[in-house]
Amino acid sequence: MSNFLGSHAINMDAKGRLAIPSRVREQLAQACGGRIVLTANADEERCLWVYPEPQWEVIQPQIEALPNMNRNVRRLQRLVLGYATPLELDPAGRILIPPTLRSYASLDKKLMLIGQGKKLELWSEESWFSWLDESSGSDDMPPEMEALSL
Amino acid sequence: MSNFLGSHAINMDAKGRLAIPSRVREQLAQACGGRIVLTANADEERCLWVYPEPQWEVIQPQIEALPNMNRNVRRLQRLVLGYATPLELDPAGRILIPPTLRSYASLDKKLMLIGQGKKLELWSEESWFSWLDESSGSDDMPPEMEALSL
DNA sequence: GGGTAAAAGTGGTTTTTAGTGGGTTTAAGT
DNA sequence: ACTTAAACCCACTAAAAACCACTTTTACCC
Repeated sequence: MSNFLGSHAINMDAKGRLAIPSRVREQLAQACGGRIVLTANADEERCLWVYPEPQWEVIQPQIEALPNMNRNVRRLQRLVLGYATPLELDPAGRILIPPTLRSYASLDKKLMLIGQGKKLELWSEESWFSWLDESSGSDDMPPEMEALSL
Repeated sequence: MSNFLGSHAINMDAKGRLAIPSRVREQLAQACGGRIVLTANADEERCLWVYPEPQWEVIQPQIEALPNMNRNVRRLQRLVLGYATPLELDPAGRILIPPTLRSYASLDKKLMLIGQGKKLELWSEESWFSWLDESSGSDDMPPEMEALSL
């Protein structure tokens, strides 16, 4: 089972191609032979999610099966299913980001790739840093988090 | 179980390499064979955490398992998992700090390494001293702390 | 207390590998 | 059939990893 960690600053070239860092490339090769699914993030942050294909096949049915009379559920479904795109790494270890996803997450040249355990997140550098600055807001947290001792 | 104590002033060279003090190096060698995980601190102080790998394997699942519909949980996950990087000491007992972590904690030449029991903290000297000056904030604390007799 | 030896810290050089940028062909859509 | 974009291929550049040599400090012994 894949375990993505760590952050990488990476550049998208003029064609919308993105070189996956070699460390991550190795993990992807072994988790899914380079076959991934790229989709939109469901919460308000406007980044992309990168799932190894086998992991995507676990979460897709879960999202489809949700009772969707609720607005938030419909939003989740429309975003996560509606933007999902299967991709493969090219021989040079790069992926081509589809234009709709590029604009959904406002991706320009400078990007950040963030490991989140079973998936990766892809941010524009600008939104990543502005999120870092502003997100230390309220202090309500679930009891599981209050109890942590790190 | 490792027990890091004490503080060291250390220098990072132009390549971002950091010589671990020999005292600490010995502790790391026996705790984890020199295999560590370096990551971002979760609260607003912008220092780095240094975990011996076995200790990291205890806390990573705890963080991943948190219910993440809450903003603060997502922040914790994105920072602590998202910046986590496994590293090994080179033959000269140095580690290379990845650029994203260097900039997260504003590390320049002069650094402070602070023992915190099961982990170490790595600060830029400047932020360490400014934190020392300004950090005596409010007086709300959890009951466990109120009950202490030191 | 001074000298010596060993270890620790520092810096630079070389080699390899990863990242970048085009250019060309093929396919797809208009 | 023409235009545009995506896939493929190859060459070049830059950065990271490994290697090695030197300086400084510390500890130990004379």
